[in-house]
Amino acid sequence: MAWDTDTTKRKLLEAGVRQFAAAGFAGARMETIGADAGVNKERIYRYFGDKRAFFGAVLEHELTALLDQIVFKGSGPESIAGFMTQLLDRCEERPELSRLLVWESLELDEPVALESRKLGCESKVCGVQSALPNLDQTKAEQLLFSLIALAVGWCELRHLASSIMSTPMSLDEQRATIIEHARALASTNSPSHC
Amino acid sequence: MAWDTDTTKRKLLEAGVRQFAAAGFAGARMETIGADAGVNKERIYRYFGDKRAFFGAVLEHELTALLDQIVFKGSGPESIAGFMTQLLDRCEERPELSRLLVWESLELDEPVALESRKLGCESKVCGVQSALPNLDQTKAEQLLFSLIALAVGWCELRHLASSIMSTPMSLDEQRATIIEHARALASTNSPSHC
DNA sequence: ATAAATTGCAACTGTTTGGTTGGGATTTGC
DNA sequence: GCAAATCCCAACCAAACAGTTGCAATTTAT
Repeated sequence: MAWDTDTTKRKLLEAGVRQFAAAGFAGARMETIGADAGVNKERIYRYFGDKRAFFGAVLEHELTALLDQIVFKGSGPESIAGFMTQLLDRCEERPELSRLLVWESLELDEPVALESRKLGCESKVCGVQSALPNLDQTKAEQLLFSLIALAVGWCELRHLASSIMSTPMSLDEQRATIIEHARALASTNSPSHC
Repeated sequence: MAWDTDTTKRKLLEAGVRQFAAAGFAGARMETIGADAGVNKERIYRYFGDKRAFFGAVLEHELTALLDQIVFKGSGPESIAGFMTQLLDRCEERPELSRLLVWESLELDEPVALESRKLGCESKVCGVQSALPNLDQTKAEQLLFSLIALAVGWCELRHLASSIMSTPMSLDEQRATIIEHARALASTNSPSHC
């Protein structure tokens, strides 16, 4: 059977996403990543360098595309609510994403692929501004950050949630709440706000 | 010189806070914790059990007191803003706290000291309710969680912040923004909301 | 006073880990 | 069609790691 090095690399990156998301950089095991990918771990070193470089490759591969599929539709606070809805969709279909985002800030000294991500974020900031035109760029950036922090927090601070909630929430209740809070953040600075 | 086992234990717990906050459970080294405390690591095993048990002891020691010093004053959205101000104060004077909170959710299967923390959180939920009396308990819990998620997110998602912000923010600007957003979350459900 | 128990440490152990190597299978360049 | 390069893996290595032990110093109980 022919070699398929691209598939091998892709399988390793996918296994890396799973393992690093689950255990973080320090907790993940190169052996396990190889096994998860169905490939010998030596391949990782040949293709990506050492553990740290591979971690960076995995993060870059995932995080640069985090916001790309999200578009702002309509205008006003409802547009922000729509953004949050899409963001939560992405967190549900790919739960590794938000975990990787947290691991990155906790375990790395420097952000990964800063410049390309800045570009992607910049376009989302514009989206926020076109939804709420009376926000200046700084305010729009701050709002975008709070929105993502809210989504990531609700997804990843699970033990804090169990300490606070007297009753476990269903996924749908969670979504509704987060979207409602996103609307609240947007409303304060919207033109229709009294 | 006389033995001072209580001081030894306290030094170990303090070193544990520093090291676990910095590196997480998987990343922290028992040797390093001992050295940080100025004590042989064997003391950890004698006093606290194995690494996991020590991690639990450290988390319990820190996290149970997280919200205890915070009190709700006044009423309405301003009371919520005051809560956030105190929360940010605590995050600044003890930056390890919010990191430990995140590590806990990422690295532990079960929350630490769940029952005692539930008690502390319950009283904060009451605080939220007395500030915003038209919230039922569930809504108050959700608001409290979003507030903490916001604070923790702004403190710990630092690489996300550098991707979004075109210009680095000063600590004071950050505080003002977060408190403003807290007010926004509170205002939507306040009686004075139009 | 002195035996029992506790504190603290340096040195040690068995295992796990990141990373490498040697060699056989497969493809590519000429 | 064959030599060089590439792909892949099992086995290997040295360093790092969690956890232990033996022993001397100190305290406590009687």
